[in-house]
Formats: sequence, C-alpha cells, structure tokens
Amino acid sequence: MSAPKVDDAGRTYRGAGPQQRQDERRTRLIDAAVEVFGTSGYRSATVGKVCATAGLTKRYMYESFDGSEALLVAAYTYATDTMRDSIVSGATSGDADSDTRVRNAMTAFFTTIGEDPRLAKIAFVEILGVSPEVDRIYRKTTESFVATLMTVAEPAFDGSSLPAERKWTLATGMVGAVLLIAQQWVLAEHPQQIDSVVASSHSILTAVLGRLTAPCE
Amino acid sequence: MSAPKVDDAGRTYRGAGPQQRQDERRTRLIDAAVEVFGTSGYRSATVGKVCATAGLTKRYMYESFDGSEALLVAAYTYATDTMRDSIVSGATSGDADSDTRVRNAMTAFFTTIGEDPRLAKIAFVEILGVSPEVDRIYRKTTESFVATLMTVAEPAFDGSSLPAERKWTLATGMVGAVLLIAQQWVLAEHPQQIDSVVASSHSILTAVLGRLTAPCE
DNA sequence: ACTATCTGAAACTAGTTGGTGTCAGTTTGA
DNA sequence: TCAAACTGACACCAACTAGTTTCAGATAGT
Repeated sequence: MSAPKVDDAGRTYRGAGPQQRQDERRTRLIDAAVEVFGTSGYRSATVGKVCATAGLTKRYMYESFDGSEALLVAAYTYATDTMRDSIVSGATSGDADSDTRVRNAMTAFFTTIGEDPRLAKIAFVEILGVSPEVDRIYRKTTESFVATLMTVAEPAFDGSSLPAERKWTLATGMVGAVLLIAQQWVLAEHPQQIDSVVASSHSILTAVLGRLTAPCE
Repeated sequence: MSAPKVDDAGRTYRGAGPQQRQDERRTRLIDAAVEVFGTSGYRSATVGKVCATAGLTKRYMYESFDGSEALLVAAYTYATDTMRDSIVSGATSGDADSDTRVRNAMTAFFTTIGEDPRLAKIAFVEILGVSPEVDRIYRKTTESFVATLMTVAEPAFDGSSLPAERKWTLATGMVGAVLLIAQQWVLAEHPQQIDSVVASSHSILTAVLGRLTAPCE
C-alpha cells in the first residue's frame, strides 16, 4: 500500500499496471485475429501467424485464451457486436417512421460490413463448422439477432395474432434474408451498389412485417 | 475385340468391368463422406476416417479424388442436388395454384433435410470457410438456387417492373430466409414441428412474391 | 495350371502445428 | 546499484496427417 496498486499482484511496467498490460495484449490479439481470420481464413491460420500479426509471442496467446478456438470466438463476438450496434443505432435514430428506421438500420449494417468485410467474413463464413461448441455459439448468436429484430420491430410483431413460435421463425427468416444478401455481397466482392442491397433488404423486411399487421389478402 | 470390352484398359473383376468398379468405389466414398462430414464435421475428419467408413483404403481415395477437399465438394454437390430435386419436384407437382406449389416445395425441402440432417449440415455449415476455392463453389451453388427460385416463380418475377439486379437480390433474400430457418432448425435438432417451419417459410416467400406483383401499399 | 492383373492392408516419409520450456536481456522499485 | 519481475525470441517435443509405396494374396483369362 504505497502507490498506484491497480490489481492484486504484479508491478507496473512501461507505465502500465499488470492488468492493463494484459488487457492491451488481449486487444491486440483480437485485432490480429480479425485481420488473419478475416482475410486468410480461420482454417489456414495458425496460432503463430496470429501472434506474429499481433507482434506478440505464443506465450501471451495462452495467457488470454485457451486456444485458437477461443480466439476465434472472441473475434466473432467482436464482429457481431459491431454489427448489432450499427443495426440498433440505425434503427433507433430519430425518425419514428417505421419504414425509415428499417432503411436506416439496413444502411448502417451494410455500410459497416462494406467498410470492414473482415467482420462479415468471420461472422458469415469462418465461424461455421469449426466445432460443435462453436456451432452452438453461432446458433445462440444468431438467435440473439432474431431477438434483436423482434425487439426493434416490436409494434409489428405485437400487432399479429400468430403464435409466438411462428413469429420467431418469421423473424429468423428475415434475419436469414439479410444475412444471405450480405454474405453473397461480400463473397462476390461488392458487385452491386450498397443502395441496391439496402433497398432489397428493406423490401423483404417491410413485406414480411406488413403481412404481420395488415394482411393484404 | 472378343468379349464385353467396356472401356479401354483393364479386365473384369468379380463380375464388373474396371470402370464400373471404380464408379462403385467412388460412390461408396461419397456415401462415406456424407456420413463423416455430416456427423463429425469436415474439420475433425481425416482421409483415413472416410476411407475406413467406406471400407476402402486411401489408395482408392486418391484414385477418384485429388484430396479431401475434392471429396467434400462431391458430398456437397450430392447434398445440394438432392435438395434442389426435392424442391423442384415439389414445386412442379400437379396443382397450378401458385400458393400450393410454394407450400409443396417447402414441405418437400424440409422433409428431405429432416430425414437426412447430414445433408443440411454439409450444405449449410461444413462447406463454409474451407478454402477460397470451395467458397467460390459455395457462392456459385447458392446462386444456382437463386436462379432456380426465379425460374420456378417466374410469373411473379415477370410481373414486376423492378430492375433485374433488384429481382436477383430479392430472390437471394428469399433463399436466405429459407436457408437460415432450415439451418437453425437442424442445428437446434428440430425443436419445432415441420409444419411450423414450412408455414413460416411459405409466409415469407408469398409475402415477398406478393409484393412483386401486387404492391399492397 | 499358370501368369498377369487387381485388391487390401499396412508401413513409411515428410511436413506441420499446438503447446511448453528456456534464457538472455530489459525495466522497475528500493 | 542490485535483485526481482517482466518480456520476447526461439528451441523443442510429441502428436498427427496427407500422400506414397510395398507386398502378400486373391481373381480372371487362357
């Protein structure tokens, strides 16, 4: 008990406490993981490559992560959090007009993955088929996007008399529609203008949402 | 020039010509690949395991395939061909009623992957993120499903004045909706009745198709 | 019966990688 | 100044796998 004791054990080094140093290394590793997994792919990546990209050595990899799979999950979480944030902030920005909010959400989403396709590659391609455990995380994360959609578009869903299970599956389909449009867009390296994919996604979402409340048949 | 010369070189063995024997081995390998990749996953699979499952040795693996990746692609092609066949035959069965045909197609599709989830696992999970080359095949195959959808639902698309690019993206979204519903259904090991996922898929498809021809706003 | 072809199993090679340990050199605090 | 903590580079091992080769034995045609 004398100076800036941040955590329990360890001393400061280059002006940073032990916890802070470890956090910085962890962040650098996740950044490197996004870069490596998002460009060369997870399958062809090795622990060594990620560490080299981070400018660290394996030792610090195993300090913060159990193995390459844990690192992949961290990169995946970063990617999906970024996407979710952009969608939610787009959907809740200003205008109360439901139609405009859907468009804003889609614009924000496609802008985000257009600017950093690595996130899309990780979230839509690399994460799949790694292991049963990672598959489970993927499924749970996808469900969280479905839940997010239902929350954001709550009025439309509330106005429907469909059983909850059906609503959930409809929302899953809507997420899937946007997901595949985005995936193909990224895999094909943006052959279309962003406005076009936004407009199409918007059309699908509003078509299905419209059916929920005002069946036009 | 004497007896049943089937192909160029080689002689009959156990009542089969050389070409027939090789074809049978190839088929057995693909069956084994579907089993192994569709249950344990491609990532944890080895050439040895697939060959053992097929009751053959590595030698015959390299007789018919360049490597495990080629075998994966063969299993993937088998899976997607099976799915496409079920969809198309469902969509073109009897009734001219557009609504019923969509329902039949979805029923056939979900029945197929419900009966053999290995196909879904391979087509929706295992195939992704293997290599740039396999990613390209995945993208092309997905596009072929989009093209199939547009062919089957041609009247609806023809009745729209949207630019071709937009139609294509809308169809991509529809494929994505069904895909994710199916993927989550399989990954979660069928928590819902098949009728429910069929009905939801049907709702989405008809909602979007309906928008194409008869905008209800 | 005899020989050439074909088959199946296993041995072998060579390369890769995850994970751990070592050690010299640097920074901190007393 | 000096010892203890920290860092980074690299060596190291053990396990695993793709792909090739070898060889004894089975099968077909003559």
